[in-house]
Amino acid sequence: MEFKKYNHIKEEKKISDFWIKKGLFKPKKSKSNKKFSIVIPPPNVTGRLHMGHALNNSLQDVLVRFNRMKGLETLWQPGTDHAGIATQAVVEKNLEKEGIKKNDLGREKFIKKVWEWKEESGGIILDQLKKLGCSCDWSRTRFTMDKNLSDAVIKVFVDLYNDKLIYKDKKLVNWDTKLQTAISDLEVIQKDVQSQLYYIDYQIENSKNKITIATTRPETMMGDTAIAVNPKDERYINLIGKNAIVPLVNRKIKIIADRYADPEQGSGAVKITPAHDFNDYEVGKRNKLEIINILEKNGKINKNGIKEFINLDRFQARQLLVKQLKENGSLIKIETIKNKVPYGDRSNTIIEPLLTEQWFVDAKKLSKKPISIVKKGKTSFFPSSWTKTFFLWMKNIEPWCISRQIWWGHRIPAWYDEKNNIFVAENEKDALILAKKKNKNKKFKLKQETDVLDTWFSSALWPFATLGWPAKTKELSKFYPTSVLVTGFDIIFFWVARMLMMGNYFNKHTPFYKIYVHALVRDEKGQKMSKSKGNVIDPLELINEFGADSLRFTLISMASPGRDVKLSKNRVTGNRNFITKIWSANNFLQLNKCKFNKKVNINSIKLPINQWIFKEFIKTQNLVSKNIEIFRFDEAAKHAYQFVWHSFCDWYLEFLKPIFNSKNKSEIQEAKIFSSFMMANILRILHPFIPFFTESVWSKNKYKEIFKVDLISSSWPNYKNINKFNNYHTDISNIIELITNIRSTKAELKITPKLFCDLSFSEKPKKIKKLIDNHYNLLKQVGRVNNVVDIKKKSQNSIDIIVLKEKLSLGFSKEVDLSSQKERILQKMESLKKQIDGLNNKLNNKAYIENAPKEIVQNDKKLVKELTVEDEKLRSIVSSIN
RNA sequence: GGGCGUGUAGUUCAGUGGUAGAACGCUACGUUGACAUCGUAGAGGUCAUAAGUUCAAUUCUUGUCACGCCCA
Repeated sequence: MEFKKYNHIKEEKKISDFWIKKGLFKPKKSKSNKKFSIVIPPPNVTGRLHMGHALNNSLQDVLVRFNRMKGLETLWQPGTDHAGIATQAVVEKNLEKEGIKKNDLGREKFIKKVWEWKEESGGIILDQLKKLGCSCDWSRTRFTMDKNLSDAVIKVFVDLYNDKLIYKDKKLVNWDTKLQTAISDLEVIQKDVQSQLYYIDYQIENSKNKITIATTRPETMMGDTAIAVNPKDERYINLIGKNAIVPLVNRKIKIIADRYADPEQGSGAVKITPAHDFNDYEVGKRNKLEIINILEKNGKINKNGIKEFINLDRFQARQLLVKQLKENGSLIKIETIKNKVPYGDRSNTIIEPLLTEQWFVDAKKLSKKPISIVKKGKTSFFPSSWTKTFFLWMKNIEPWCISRQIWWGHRIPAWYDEKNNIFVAENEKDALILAKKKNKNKKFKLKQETDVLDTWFSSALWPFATLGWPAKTKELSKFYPTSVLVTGFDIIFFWVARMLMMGNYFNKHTPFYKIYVHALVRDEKGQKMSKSKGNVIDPLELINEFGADSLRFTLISMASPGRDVKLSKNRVTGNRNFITKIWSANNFLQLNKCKFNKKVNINSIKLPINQWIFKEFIKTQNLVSKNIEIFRFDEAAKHAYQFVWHSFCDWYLEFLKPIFNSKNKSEIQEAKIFSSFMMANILRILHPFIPFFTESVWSKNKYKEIFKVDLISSSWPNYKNINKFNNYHTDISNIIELITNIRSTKAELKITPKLFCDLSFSEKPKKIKKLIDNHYNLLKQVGRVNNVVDIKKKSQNSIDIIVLKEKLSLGFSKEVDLSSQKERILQKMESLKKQIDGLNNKLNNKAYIENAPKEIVQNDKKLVKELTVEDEKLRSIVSSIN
């Protein structure tokens, strides 16, 4: 009989629709009153599923399905974030294709366009997550720009402002000249590049002497307001206090002493441009220097620059300036050096420090509570090594620049009157009340701040805002704090730290008890996947080709802590094969009409192989549970795989065959029922890993009718050990060892495994005789054994082997050549001798006997004895050959 | 420069103070009523390197080398 192949495309769609339609992802009240909750790291609304998402969400789904099956009231809260800059860029680009410019539309109309885009194609990634099998409560999907989330953002802003944790300030910030907005420190990437280091002479006023400075950004000379030398640098001591003339600019600037100047670096003298360098800004503050900003917001030279440079881009200006310095002899030399240059992570353009007014969060104050929370272990990282990274960053945290000069996002709830007084309130009406007080009946007009908030500002509220905060909702009290946050290490600072700040400030409790940090997914050579390298593997393609289950199982089983996942297609193929293997095993059961019957008492099963497999299953069930609980998903998957393929398929199903072929009706009956019961349990423990396939087989096998529940809602296996099964469990393990020995002996002798052999005992029959008698039926078929014959009648052509510490004789027909086995055994004896000698050496060592734990010594002694016996037996076997 | 992590079979990775494990790959052979997307058997390792602690180190400590990441 031929079975159809498992059709993952058809089944996954069907199952997914079924789960969602039936609302099976929604939290279900539990008897125990225990809860489990996770908030999804919200993907960008512009996002498309990549391998990182696939890994991240597969892991979350394992946890969610596992805990749901364990009977906890489980919520996986989904949603997306509005990705301010990225989304604005996408929509802008789309409009440009139609020849429409953002500025021509105006703010309001543009925002409308963004919403239109969002409605149309903003949900794609969520559909992709559904394809992956994610069991989020989709009915609760949230978006960071939703009304209630926006309300939360406004409230948080106003509260923090009133608590003096948000303030407006004029500071040097990271300015993106392409996007024309400020960005936070974290959004700046320091890239290694080759740069030119220019050595430039500045004339000393009223002197023939010159002072040489070195810079990689000569154009900033136009904003120089000092030259700094180290106070201890003797070369320059006599110049301190004098003036130097900036070449071409012809401005007089002071030569000052400041510790920032490093005598070892360059010439030891540095030009100071407070408006265009973070370090220089500090020097400027210390020395009360003038600040001259020479750049427009688009990176062009402004009216503070040299006349003929005005309106040139900063890089053009650099070229021209260098040319002119060369001509007038101020340029001494040019060196090529390696240095770091800041780039914007979104725009990939060079970031300019720029003096602007921005809004800041006092992150330092907000970081105090999270630091103590993590210290106390109320929130803990896994792997724990991330704790250190977290502290390092949190303890050196800088003010967080939260304002962005873009349109798409949460507009800052601040209003200004004509005198630029600031009124922060939840709405214009409240701002007006504040303004009236301040302006005392005088006439005034209010204008709202045009800046919007950093996207991460709203993401920081995700764990409680999605649950309805600031309203005191049922969900909030039930599911906050969330059980665990699953995320990549790359956003520990961006997101995790900020959630901890906001969560702990606005709630009594920390937002999550545990943080599971997973690694990056790389290609099979360990390289980061990137479009430019062309080594990106699209998860959706893999899902199409192999099924979501195969991809999930692969990612999950490769997620070992602290290591990157190196994904290759071969792995996915291997795990697809695993699923096929279960499929065909299930077909075998179907073929034999194996069907579970609830009336049967599992505790009273009699068949040795059933007792054996049950015990093996219990071991596995415990290992899988334990490992999921400690986030060892790789180990959990490995144990499940090992059990299903090797214990269940390789041995148990093979042992079923002789029983099905027998005439013992009660045994056949028990085998049919129990094997089906085992299959149901296999589906259960595999469900968190490969949910579609398992649910599909569950329904195909009609377990749904027997257990009256869909697999996703069924209970996690938690069987207790049954001691009376121990004896048969050992028996079957021994039978397996015996069969394996017979098989390898045949293979070593180059005897085709199809050949049957006789068994006989050349020694007094002991345990092994009894074992063989008891399980002859299994041995006969699976081990391909003919008869157990009396030693006197044993075949002339026979070979002795040692199994389970006893000697056993395998008899073959005359033609079979057994002499080759001699070499084999001699080899074995040699390695045995090495082992025995090694152990004896140890045991002759007084210090060892005295210091080592007794059990270890005992064990070694026992081992020597056993090995010696085996050695003797092998010796006698060798002498019997020829 | 500071910090973190990793070096174990051909490859990807588990693991442990007391006889080295898995998966994939490889080699040989196929018992035809679950499965060739398979079965059976097998080969393959100075556990990066040096020193120290210990009766005993792949495991603990320190140094070195290599690779990766983060921060400045």
